[in-house]
Amino acid sequence: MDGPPGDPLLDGLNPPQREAVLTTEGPVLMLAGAGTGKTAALTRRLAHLVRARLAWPSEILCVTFTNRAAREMRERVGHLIGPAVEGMPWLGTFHAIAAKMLRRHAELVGLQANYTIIDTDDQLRLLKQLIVAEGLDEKRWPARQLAGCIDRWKNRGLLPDQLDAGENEAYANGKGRAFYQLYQDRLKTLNACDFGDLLLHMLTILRGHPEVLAQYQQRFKYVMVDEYQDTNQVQYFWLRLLAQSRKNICVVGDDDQSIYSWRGAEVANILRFEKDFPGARVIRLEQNYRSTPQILAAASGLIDANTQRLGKTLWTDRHAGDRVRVIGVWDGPEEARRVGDDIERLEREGAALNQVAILVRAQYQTREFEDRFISIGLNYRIVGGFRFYERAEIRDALAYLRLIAQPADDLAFERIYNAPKRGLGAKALEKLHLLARRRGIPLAAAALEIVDTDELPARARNTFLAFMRDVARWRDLAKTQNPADLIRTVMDESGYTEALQAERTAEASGRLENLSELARAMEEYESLGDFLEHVSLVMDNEAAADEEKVTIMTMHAAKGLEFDHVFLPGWEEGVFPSQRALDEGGLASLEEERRLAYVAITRARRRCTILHAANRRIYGQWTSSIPSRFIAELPGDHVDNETTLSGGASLWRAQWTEHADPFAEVARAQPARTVTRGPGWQRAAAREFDTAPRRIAETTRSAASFAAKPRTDIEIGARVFHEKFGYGTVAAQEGNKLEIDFETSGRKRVIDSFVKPAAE
DNA sequence: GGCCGTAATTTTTTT
DNA sequence: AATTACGGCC
Repeated sequence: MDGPPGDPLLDGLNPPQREAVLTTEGPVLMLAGAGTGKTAALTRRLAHLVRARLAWPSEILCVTFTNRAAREMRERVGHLIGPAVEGMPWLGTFHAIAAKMLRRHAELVGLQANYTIIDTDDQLRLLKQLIVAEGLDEKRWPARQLAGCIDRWKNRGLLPDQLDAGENEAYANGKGRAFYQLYQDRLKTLNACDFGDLLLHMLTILRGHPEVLAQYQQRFKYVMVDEYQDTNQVQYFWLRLLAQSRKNICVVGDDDQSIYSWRGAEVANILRFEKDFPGARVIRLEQNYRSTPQILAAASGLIDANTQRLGKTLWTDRHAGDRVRVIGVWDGPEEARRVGDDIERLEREGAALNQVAILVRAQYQTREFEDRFISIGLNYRIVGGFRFYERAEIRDALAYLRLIAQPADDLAFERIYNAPKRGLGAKALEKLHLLARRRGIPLAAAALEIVDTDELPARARNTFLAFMRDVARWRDLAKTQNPADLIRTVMDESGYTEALQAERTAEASGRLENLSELARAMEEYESLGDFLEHVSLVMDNEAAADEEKVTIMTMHAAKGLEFDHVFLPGWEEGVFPSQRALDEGGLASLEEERRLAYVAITRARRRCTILHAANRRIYGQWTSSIPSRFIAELPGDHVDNETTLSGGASLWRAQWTEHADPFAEVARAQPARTVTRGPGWQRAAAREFDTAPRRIAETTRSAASFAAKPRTDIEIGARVFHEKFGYGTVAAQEGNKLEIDFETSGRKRVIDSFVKPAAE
C-alpha cells in the first residue's frame, strides 16, 4: 500500500500523516490535536483514494460539521484531483447529506419528495400553536423548553414511543411524549421536517428497509468523518450502519475540542470507536505546525485542568515567539478601545487584517467592538450573528417561495397571508384554521373553499380569492421562470415591494436592498427546490471575503480556523465561563467551557491576547466582574500579565475560588462609577478618563485615514446613507472623516467610506 | 383590524 | 439597553 516515494500527495507530510493517508482499508481512528494538520491528512487521503482508483469520487462519503468545513474540503480536494471533485455528491454536512438521501426515500416516512425543511423559528411557532391548542399555559411550559426536549430526543435517536417515563416527565408533567407525537404528526401533514428529523428519518429508513441500507453500503466504499468528537448519537448510529459492511471508515477527532455537547454531541463516540470497529488503526497527530511554543504551552496548561480527557502531548519544533498576553482593563468600552489600538498598531507594522480575529464567547459581545471599529474606521466583518436569512423581509420572501413550491406549507401561509397588509387579520385566520381542520386540508386550500361560503365578510373573501389566484399564477410561472426572476415578480405583484417603498425610511430601503440581494443570490440556482434546500441548510451569509477585514466571531464559529493574531476579550467569570455553564451543568459543563478556551487559544499562530474588564454592562446594568478562572489556570511562565490591578493578579486568583466576589455586592448596590477599588484601579480609571478623548482625537489615527483623500461626491449638507445608522445629513467634513447628523441616532463621527450618497 | 403604549425578557454556542 | 410581546384603545 506504499505510495511511490516521490508521490506529491505525501509531500511535506510527517510519518503519522502519511500513515493516515495510506491506510485506506479498515477502520482508522485519527486523534489529531489542534493545528496538527489533520485537514491536510484528510484531504490528501481523499485524493489518494481517487488517484489510486480505489474508488470513484461518487463512492466516497465524506462528512463534515459545518458548511464552511465542507466548502474548504471541497476546495482543497479540488486542488489535488481537479474537476473530478465535482463528482462528489456525498461530501457535505451531516444534514445536507441526510437531506439529499431523504429526498429519494421520503415516502418511506410519509413525506413527499418536495418536503420543506423548517427552521427553529417555524418550529417554535408550531409548537406554540400545539401547546395553546391543548389548553396549556405557554408561560408555564414554554415552547422553547419543549423544542429543547424534542431536539435532545431526536439527537439521541428516540422516537415518541421510545421515550422512557423519565424523559416523558421532562415536559409539562408527563406530557412530553404526547406533544412530541403531536408535533411529528403535524409536521407530516405539513409535509415538513426539522433539522433533527433529517437524520432521524434517514436512520429510521436505514433501519427499517434493509434494501435501502444495502444500496448505500454498496455505494460507499469509503467513509470519512471530520470532527468526530462532535457527533451525536443519531449520527453515530447512522455512520455505523453505513460503514458496517465494508468497515472502511476513517474518523478524525480531538476530545479536547469537543464543544458541542449542548447539541447532543458525545465524546464517548470517540472512545467506543475501537469497540465498534475492532482492530481499528489508531493514528495520533501530535506535532503542531500552527502556533508558537508559548501559545501551545498556555493552551496545554489550561486544558490540563480538565479531568476527563484522553490526554495527549502536542509539541512543536518552531522557534520561540511572544508570550500570551493577559490584559486587564477598566470596562467594556476600554477593552474595545485597547483592542482597536493594538490592531491599528499591527496594521502599521504590516500585518494583514485578514489575519486578525476577535473571538468572543457569546454573540452580544460583538457590539462593543462594532461600535468602536465604526468610529475609528477599522474594517471588520462579523461572522454569524444577525444572519441574512433570518431577517424578516427575507423570511417573508422565502415564505412566498415556499408556499409556491409546496401548497401544504401552512407555516409559510400564516407568515404571508397578510404581509404586506391586505386587511386580513387574526379573525380571518381563525376561521380558516377551523375550516382547514374540519376538512383536513391545508390553509391555502381552505382559503379557496372559504370564498364560496359566507363565513367571512365579502371584503375578506375577495382578498383571499385574489391572493390565492396570485399564488396559483406564480406557481405556474415557477415552472418556466428561473428562481431569481420569479422572486422579483412575486415581490412586485404581491405589493410587498410597493409597501416597503411607501414607508420611505432608512430601514425600509435597507430591506429593499436585502431583497434585491436575495434575488441576486438566487441567480445561480436552477430550480426553486434547489434554492430552498440551500437556504434551509446553509444559513450563513457567505459574503465575499475579498477585502482586508478584521474578523469578529464566536469561539464556536472559529473552530477549524487559524489566524496570526487572536484577541480573546471578556475572560471574566459569568461571561467566560458563561453564567449558564456555571449555574447548570456542573463540572462537565465547566470542562466544556475550558475546552472552548483551549480551542480559542489554539486558533492563534503568532500572538494571542486575552482581556478581562473589571466592569461590564449586562442587561443594561453596570456590574463588576472578576477575571475568569481560566486566566489563573494559564501557566505563568508563558504569560505576560499587563493587568493593572492593585495587589496583582494573585489577589484575584485567590478570590474566584471563594464562592462570591466580595466586591460584587457592594458594586451592584452603587452606581458603577463610584465603585471603590484599590489604588491601581483608581489610577487606571483616572488615566483613562483624562487621556482617552485626546488620544482618540489626535494620536489615534486609523491606517485608513493616512492615505485617504476626502471624497468628492459628498459635501456638507449632503444626505447620506450609513449601513448601521441609516440616513443623515453631513454637518462637517475633515479629511476622510465626516460628522453626520443621523435622523435616528443623532450626531456621529464616521469614516466616509462607510457612507454612500442617499439614493433618493 | 390597526396602532400605540407598557411590561417582560434577553445572552450561549449551530445544523 | 434594546428588542419583543401583549393589552388596551381608537
